Amino acid sequence: MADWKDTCNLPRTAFSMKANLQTAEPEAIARWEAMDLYGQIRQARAGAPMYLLHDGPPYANGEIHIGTALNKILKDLVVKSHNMAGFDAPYLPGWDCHGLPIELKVDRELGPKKKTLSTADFRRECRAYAEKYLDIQRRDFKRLGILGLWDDPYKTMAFRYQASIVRALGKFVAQDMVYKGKKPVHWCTHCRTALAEAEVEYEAHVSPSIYVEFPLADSAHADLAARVPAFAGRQVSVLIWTTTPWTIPSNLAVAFHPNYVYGAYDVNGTAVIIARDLAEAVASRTGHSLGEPVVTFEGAVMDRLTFRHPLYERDSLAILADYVTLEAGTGIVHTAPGHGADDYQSGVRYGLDIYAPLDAGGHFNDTVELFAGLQVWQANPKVAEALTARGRLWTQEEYHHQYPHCWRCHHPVIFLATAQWFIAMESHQLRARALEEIRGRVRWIPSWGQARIEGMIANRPDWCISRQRAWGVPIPAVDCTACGHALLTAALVEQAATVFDTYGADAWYERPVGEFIPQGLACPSCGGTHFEREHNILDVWFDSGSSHEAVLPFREHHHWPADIYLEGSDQHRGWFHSSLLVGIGTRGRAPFNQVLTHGFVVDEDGRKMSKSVGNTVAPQDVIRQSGAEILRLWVSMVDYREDIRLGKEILARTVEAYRKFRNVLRVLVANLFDFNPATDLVPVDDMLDIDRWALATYAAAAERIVQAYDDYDYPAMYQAANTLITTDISAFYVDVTKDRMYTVGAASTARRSGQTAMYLIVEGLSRLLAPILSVTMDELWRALPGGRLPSVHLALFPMGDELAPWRDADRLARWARLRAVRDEVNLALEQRRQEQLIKANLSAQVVVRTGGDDLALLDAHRDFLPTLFGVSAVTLHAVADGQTREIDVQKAEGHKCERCWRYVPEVSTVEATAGLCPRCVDALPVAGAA
RNA sequence: GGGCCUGUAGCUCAGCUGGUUAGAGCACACGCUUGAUAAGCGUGGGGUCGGUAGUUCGAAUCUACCCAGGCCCA
Repeated sequence: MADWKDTCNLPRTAFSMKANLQTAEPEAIARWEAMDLYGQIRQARAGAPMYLLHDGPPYANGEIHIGTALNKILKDLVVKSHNMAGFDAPYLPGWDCHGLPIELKVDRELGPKKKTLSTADFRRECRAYAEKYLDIQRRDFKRLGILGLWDDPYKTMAFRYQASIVRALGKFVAQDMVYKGKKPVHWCTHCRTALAEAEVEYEAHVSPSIYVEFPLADSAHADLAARVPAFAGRQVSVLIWTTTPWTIPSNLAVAFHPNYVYGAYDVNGTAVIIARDLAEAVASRTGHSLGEPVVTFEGAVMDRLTFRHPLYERDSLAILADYVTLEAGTGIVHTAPGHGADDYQSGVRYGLDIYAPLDAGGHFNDTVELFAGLQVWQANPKVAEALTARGRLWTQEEYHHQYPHCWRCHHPVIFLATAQWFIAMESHQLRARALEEIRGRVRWIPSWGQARIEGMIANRPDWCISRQRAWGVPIPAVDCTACGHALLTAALVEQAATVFDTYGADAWYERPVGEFIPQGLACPSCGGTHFEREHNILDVWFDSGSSHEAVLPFREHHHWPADIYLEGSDQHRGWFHSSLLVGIGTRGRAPFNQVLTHGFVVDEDGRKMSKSVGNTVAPQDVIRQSGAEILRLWVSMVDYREDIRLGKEILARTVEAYRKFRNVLRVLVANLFDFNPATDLVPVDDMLDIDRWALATYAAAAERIVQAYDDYDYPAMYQAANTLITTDISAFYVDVTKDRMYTVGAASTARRSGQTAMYLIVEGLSRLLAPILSVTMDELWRALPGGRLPSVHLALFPMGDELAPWRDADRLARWARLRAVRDEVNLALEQRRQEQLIKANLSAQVVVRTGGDDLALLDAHRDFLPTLFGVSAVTLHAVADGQTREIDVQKAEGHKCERCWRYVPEVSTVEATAGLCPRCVDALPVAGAA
């Protein structure tokens, strides 16, 4: 028997079923690079409306992790989809290069050799380190399929960028928004240096803890009696507890919690104030019996009363603070603004001196009575002695706790207020204007981003911009050698910026100080004209927060402000925050119109990923095992606004989804192997009904997809694509159409009609999915028949006029009814199959009894019904209108056509075509084929 | 402890301003197909909508509290 299979138009294509992404991806990326695809896109979109996503710079340290990958892929989706929507949407990647983490790594790598290096040499090592990791990260970002100007990214350590940072600072200086003040930092008295949080290690430590009594100032008695009459005529004092006795000489305040209840306890005729809930514990620890309180009151009533210092002839102010807890102590916190973070905040709020009378080695200076010259650790017992001598010490005991130690020398560290540079939040209404921009100008996506950053800006203290570090951009301030006065002027800043333009910021450490001093500079304090430079660098948040100043005005295809910033939600505190403040300072407005945030990647149980728990997923592993396309598809299907789960099963599901997409698209191209769109396209009016339905369905989905891209709603775009591809095209359209595609005459209008629909759909889908499956769609693009642009990424989305001819709501509605009948028939067929009456659908015939509109609809499609149901024959029977539809399934009658497998009443008996149905006889190639 | 946010089938997501038996795809089971074949089609099972208490004629949808989790602070 002849093998009729060879006479069928079976699908064939070079677009393989197996993706082989591990090799296909690097090949595609290499091809894009060779053809300068990114540059071609820029050229193609030149003159189009701009859409600028400004890249938040990742830190040039370590390998990329899954969170970085998520962020970059999302950016790529935004950028690619805007380019395909017709915008000129460039992508200029950037890197954050300065800062402590790199310094620490380089420090560790250098080991003892570091001591022999000058600051400038050390900075060169840091630069090389940053450059190395920038390369590693760039390689991985490119491997993810992200298109951008990889050859010329922005770097915060570039000379011109460094100069821009300083110029941005200059704008603040020129407006008098920068001042020098004091702030406590971790300080190692042994190494005589400030320590960053990352350089502090918590270790077990035993501190001497003391309970100290502060008497009420005589002048405050009347005031207190007015507030709490029960105190009238009494001796009053307050009891505090501290584990750092040496800070008592620096005490300037005692802090109450505004809402806690405090009690006054009679102790030898004095009313001693202690938090009520702690009185019992205090009594047992100090051995003083306290009994019932004389009176109780809320902490708020104590605000701004004055107490007396327990050792010195000065006041200690009663203040309110909500960091006061009832976990230990007395519920009243000894406050030394120069020696604690909380204390400092309170000090600023209450206008207290940031008092820290110590030298770098931790010795009290000469102004400190009783303890001058003593080192803080030696002072601890002396303070206790002095307090005891004055009858102010209730008791002392050892206290075991975790205490910060220097990571280097492992000595305990102290908090010490040192001179720092600040940007004043209230100067030129910086805070108010920032809040105005947040509320009025910027679009926050999702909308709660506004509340989040608003709260932070509203409550933040002045911005401390100086760091005592080496790897960063120096604050070009100088000190008068005569009187020590610190100067930071607009002229100084501009002078430094000019030097940095040419030599980079290293110049601050290498070139003569004279090059940085503008002509005619004189100390405003003493008139001196000799200066030495300071060695503070800028907070790295100022570096990255200046990116809009350093990048947007200078790069091609860029403009200020950016249309969008897109980062993780932690950046409300970070880059969004610093960029906004810098923007207000330099140009009086936010540097972005929209801010889009995404959540964090967590494991399959919703828990944070951490190396120690071992639940991390490395993007490099996913790429190796499945391909970057899988990661991209995953990003597109999840709701990135909240926590995003990732793990084994999710990846497996994503791989399945990828395969499904690929196979369906494959069958569409595979049916086009003999189709030439230039000559074979069938005009829409000549197309078959179902083919026109397919186009209408595609057009509706395409519109939803384009809209979803515009809304940054990638899950919606994925769902729309998924439903179209799996349900409409694969399970329905292709299934119902394939008999025609395979068995009808190759060049017949019927087949060309189907090919026309398939061609238009697969060509459109390759564009619609290109932002997500960038490599796969480009590969598909190249497998399509006909001439086209060299890459799908140069194309535009199917939009507007292109889709207009296919839109057809009436047809969609009519076919929805037909498909409902088909669903019912499938149910009946399945039942019969279970009963083993039939096997394949073609071995069945169907009888439908129905009436009314239903009958009219089916009757109008009478000839198409066998195809619709996939069976060999369908008989319609009219019943009274209103009666439920009945479907009866029977074994098909007649003979099975050996070519198309349908059962037909009669098959050919002519020798050359024996066993074929008339349709197949007609379809056979006229001569010589097969 | 505070600010912001999240919790719908095994997985990823729909479910509009509260209103018929909570949906889709994948996964799973069973069957069919072997002319999309390391594919395709069909049918089916599976959810106390995190929990509790309220508001309401009626709540996945509103309120309060609780639990679990995330980011940022302290």
